Amino acid sequence: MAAHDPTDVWRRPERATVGPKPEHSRNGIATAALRIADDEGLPAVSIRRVAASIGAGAASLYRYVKSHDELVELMMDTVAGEYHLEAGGEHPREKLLNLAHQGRDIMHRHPWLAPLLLTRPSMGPNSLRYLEAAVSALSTVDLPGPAKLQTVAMLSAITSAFVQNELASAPGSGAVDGAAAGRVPYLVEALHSGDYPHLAAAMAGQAHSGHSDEQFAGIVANYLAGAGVPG
Amino acid sequence: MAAHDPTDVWRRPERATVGPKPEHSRNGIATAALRIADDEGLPAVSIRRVAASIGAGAASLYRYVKSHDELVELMMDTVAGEYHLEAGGEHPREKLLNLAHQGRDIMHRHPWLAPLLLTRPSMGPNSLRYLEAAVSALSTVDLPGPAKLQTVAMLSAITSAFVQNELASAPGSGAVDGAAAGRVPYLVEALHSGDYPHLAAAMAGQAHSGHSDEQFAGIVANYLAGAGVPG
DNA sequence: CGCTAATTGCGATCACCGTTCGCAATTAAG
DNA sequence: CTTAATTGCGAACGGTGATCGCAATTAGCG
Repeated sequence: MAAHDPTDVWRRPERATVGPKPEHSRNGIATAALRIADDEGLPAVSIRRVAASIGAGAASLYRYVKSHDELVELMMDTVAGEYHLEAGGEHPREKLLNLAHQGRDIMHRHPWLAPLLLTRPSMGPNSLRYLEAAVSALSTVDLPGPAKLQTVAMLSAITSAFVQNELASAPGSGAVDGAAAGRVPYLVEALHSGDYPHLAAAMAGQAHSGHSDEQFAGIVANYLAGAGVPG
Repeated sequence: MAAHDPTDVWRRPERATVGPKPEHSRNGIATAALRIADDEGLPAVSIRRVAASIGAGAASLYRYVKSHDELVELMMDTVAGEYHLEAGGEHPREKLLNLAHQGRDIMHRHPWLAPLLLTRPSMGPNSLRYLEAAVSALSTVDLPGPAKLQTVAMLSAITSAFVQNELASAPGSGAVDGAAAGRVPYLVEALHSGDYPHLAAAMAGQAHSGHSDEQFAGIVANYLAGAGVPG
């Protein structure tokens, strides 16, 4: 197991110097897994499923990826490459807001992403590039280093959480929504019971009128302002 | 399948009117599952494991719970019962801040909770009671109903995300930390590569000096203020 | 009292999962 | 041309959620 020594995906060379040419690539596998996740949800991304989708045996995938978790890590970093990091505004707050909007778009394109981002931070090169850009946007701000990191982390967290809320109340393509789908009948019964008057009243107002763009911008801007990021 | 008709856990009567007395209870099962999750992490909470821990056969659990997801739902609502909803301050912001602090404590007691809260909202009676209390804290605030709900949702989301960050950088009892454990070597190498100067600089500052209590209070208070909650 | 009908506990089983092992086939280097 | 490393992968292992069918138990009713 010579070339596979590093426990780290990103330190491991993709191609060995000896032996037959690999018939697949890390990138191809990640792309295939990504398509499956986008179409059928993250649970559908099993080793066997991905392997079959690229015409490989199940065990063969382990030549490219050490574990299923590593596959997910690859997927996350691949998607992190969708950021356009050069773009941005003048003031720090504008730049971060821009990044947040991009993040929101990415999470909408890949509905499986938001939960993962909150659970396990990605550490691949693309993710690091994003992090660098975000921290770099704070270079003119007088804040201790760790505070900057915390700010960026909370920014991502807020974005993920907001998108999660959006996806939960969205019609959903039938793949990801299922969570609280069947529990609705109990909800209406509970609300009619009179035990939760304020809740019922709050829900009486019609569903949010679709201007969630401004809501998002407002929340993020507000957080950044409070965190001491000028804009 | 007469009494099991309702697809909803909370609408289903626990005890049937006919037949032998159940040897266990929904509550007992939830408690057992809870202990396992607290001790060994959520992945250890399998149907068989929980069944064995209460001296029951695996298939027997399905007499009390329709699926594994439902078990988790039970766990979440059980833990939601740990809130002290009567306590609270004068102003709306104080009340919500109080709830947020309680939520943070609960998530620290049950490290598996934070990720779940962000992924799937709980809908059990205890969770609804919490929601009612939170929305009720906003009764004097002039805000449309949906906006109040959104505020409360974001409050929970921010709390979960913050706790998640805390737990990630905590020593961890060995059960939940493992996420980005082995990926550290690549991180240091990447930082030394010079490709991420701002990131490296930001990480040079010593780790956050433990005053995360004020950090949390500050972030939440700031968000609430921005959301239009007087305090 | 005894019968009926519903419900419980659960062993066996299915399909699927991540992962490991061993081996034939392939290839670059010496 | 030999050698050593690497690839692809069928088969298997242990564990998962879930279903089925059956014996045992029990409340209500005639």
